[in-house]
Amino acid sequence: MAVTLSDVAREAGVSLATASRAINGSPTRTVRADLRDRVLAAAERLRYTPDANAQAVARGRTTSLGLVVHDIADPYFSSIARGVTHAAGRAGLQVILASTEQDPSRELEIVELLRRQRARAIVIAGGRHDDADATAALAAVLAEYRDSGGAAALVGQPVLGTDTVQIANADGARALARELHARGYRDVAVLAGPPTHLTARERREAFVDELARLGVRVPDERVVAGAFDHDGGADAMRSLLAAGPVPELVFAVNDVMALGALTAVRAAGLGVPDDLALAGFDDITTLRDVVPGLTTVRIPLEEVGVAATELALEPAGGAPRVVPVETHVTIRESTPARG
Amino acid sequence: MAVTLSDVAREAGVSLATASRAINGSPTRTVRADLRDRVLAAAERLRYTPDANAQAVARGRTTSLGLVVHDIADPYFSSIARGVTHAAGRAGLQVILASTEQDPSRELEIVELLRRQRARAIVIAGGRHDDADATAALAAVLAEYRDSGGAAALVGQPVLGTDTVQIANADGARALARELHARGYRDVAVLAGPPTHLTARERREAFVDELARLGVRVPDERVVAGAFDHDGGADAMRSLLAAGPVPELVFAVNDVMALGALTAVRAAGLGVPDDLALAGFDDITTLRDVVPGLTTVRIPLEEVGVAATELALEPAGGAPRVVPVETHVTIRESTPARG
DNA sequence: TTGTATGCGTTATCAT
DNA sequence: ATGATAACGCATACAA
Repeated sequence: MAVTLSDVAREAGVSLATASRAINGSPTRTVRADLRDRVLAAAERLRYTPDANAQAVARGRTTSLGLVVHDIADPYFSSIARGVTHAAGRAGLQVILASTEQDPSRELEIVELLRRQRARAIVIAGGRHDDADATAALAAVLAEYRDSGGAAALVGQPVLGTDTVQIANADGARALARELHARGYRDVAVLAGPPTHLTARERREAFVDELARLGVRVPDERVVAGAFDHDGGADAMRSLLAAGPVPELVFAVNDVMALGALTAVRAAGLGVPDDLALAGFDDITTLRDVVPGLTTVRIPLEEVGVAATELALEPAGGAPRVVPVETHVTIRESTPARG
Repeated sequence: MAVTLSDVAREAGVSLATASRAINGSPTRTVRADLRDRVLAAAERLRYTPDANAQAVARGRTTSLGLVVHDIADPYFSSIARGVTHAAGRAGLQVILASTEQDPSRELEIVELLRRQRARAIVIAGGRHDDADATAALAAVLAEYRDSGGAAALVGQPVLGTDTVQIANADGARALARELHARGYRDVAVLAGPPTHLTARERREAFVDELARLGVRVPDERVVAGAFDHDGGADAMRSLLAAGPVPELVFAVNDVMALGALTAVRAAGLGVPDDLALAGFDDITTLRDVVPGLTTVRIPLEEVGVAATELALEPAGGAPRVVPVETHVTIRESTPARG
């Protein structure tokens, strides 16, 4: 069924070695022009395609890179994935896409899986949790992966002894808090995401802390935990509305949660920004043009994907490297200045 | 560096063959319990991981499935990708994600690439163009791929002699036209996408045709071509606004284009739905909660991804199979009934 | 420069 | 049930 290099060699009347050199151009050896042409012609005639798996076995390295996300349909991850596929393509690598489907514990199996595939590098896009056991376990698996010749890069917090692209979550949240305070908001609530989620926590803490510094206190009961996704935002907003008066401003720690919050707001018969203001984080592209625009903190997600890929692919030095990524507050209609 | 099965066999004091059978459980042979335990223990001790590439070579088949999209950051594709990764995972397959980065001609190279990888199956999510040469070329490559043992499934139009998940674009567009007509719209424009894009064309033709059947004619100059993406929608809307009076209703042939159109509308100092109504197609999840909600035609994109994957994985019979997928009109605030 | 032979890590065939 | 040993498809050290 499948035509092999031997077939090509026979068809061209050369040895297997020559056929191999002619087609893949050995780094050291060179092949006489006429023979090379004959081999190439034979390959074309037989519609030969090299077997990447066999090449991987013979060469001792593959051309694939693993990408692990929590949910590829989440705009945050799909934007990062865009950057990763782009950078990987430039490096001549295939991307193996693996999704935890929102279950962080699956990261372990996935890394093992990618190790079986002998992926050259792994980019882990999902944020860490404050869970010493899970972190240690993943760090251990990644260390093994590195020992076996792989390279890994993380998007998020440098807690795994691995090269990391670190997003300026705290800076962004602080800047956002200042901007919103300047626009007159004083009665503020936060949809905080999971208490252990490091990214969620960074954003929440920095936001609340900066407001405090400005003299605005966010009561504990106004900080509502929940999942880091759409439904988490909706649930949190619902319980917030059920628990007390409508706040002037609600900060959701990511845009997708803000979107879920919007659903809950509308279901309660309220509107943004008329009844309350709303802000998110990430600046996912799909939301940039909606009416009213969502105030948020922009992260250059595609660049983050590129940076993480390049980081994983660059020869690693000694200590884990950290590549910082700036964020940028983007004020839109969802948070008008308060008269 | 890497620990191999031979290492495990030696460590366990058994032959290579026994180690292989113990670890991967040969379909026919069985291994005595105590030996199996010894092998497994040795493997665990040495932190052995099977080399998937070597297995692929020896077994003659891989555990990977190729997914080709135009842009993974596009919600349409990322939702399909979600379904594909899910279904592939259930089947024990890795997903190799490949993006044309909006260049349909790259599909050819990508299929070749996936063929090199000996991917078990390929799911092509991007829509076809009315381009006989390109279609024939891709069909030829896919035929070769099939001949070499691969299976392929398409999302879109069954024009490649390949199993296809066919979305009811025409039905959806017709139903949308009826609904909007019933709500009083008579002065209608269409952001049509690329003239050769089959999906775009199906939606446009069915929409315009159904309106005609209802006695509403959409003038040719009110049908504006453009790219099938965000910027295409924005450009088309801009030229539409520049060319003549503001229409009552604009139908963009997909949601992302509608989003681009929204940008242009706002830039022109107008608003939806106050100054004009707007409808899209796809019902991408991110847009479901925005204010005002976008009227659209829902496609169960994740299910489409699952269906395409299962289709590719099911043993193919004779004639190319076609799996139909229904669409569902979803009216939201962007197209209020006209007083 | 070309060919021969060996090795890559695994599975599968064949004796035992 | 177990163990040599030959594939699998390709790359490469070595010899010619």
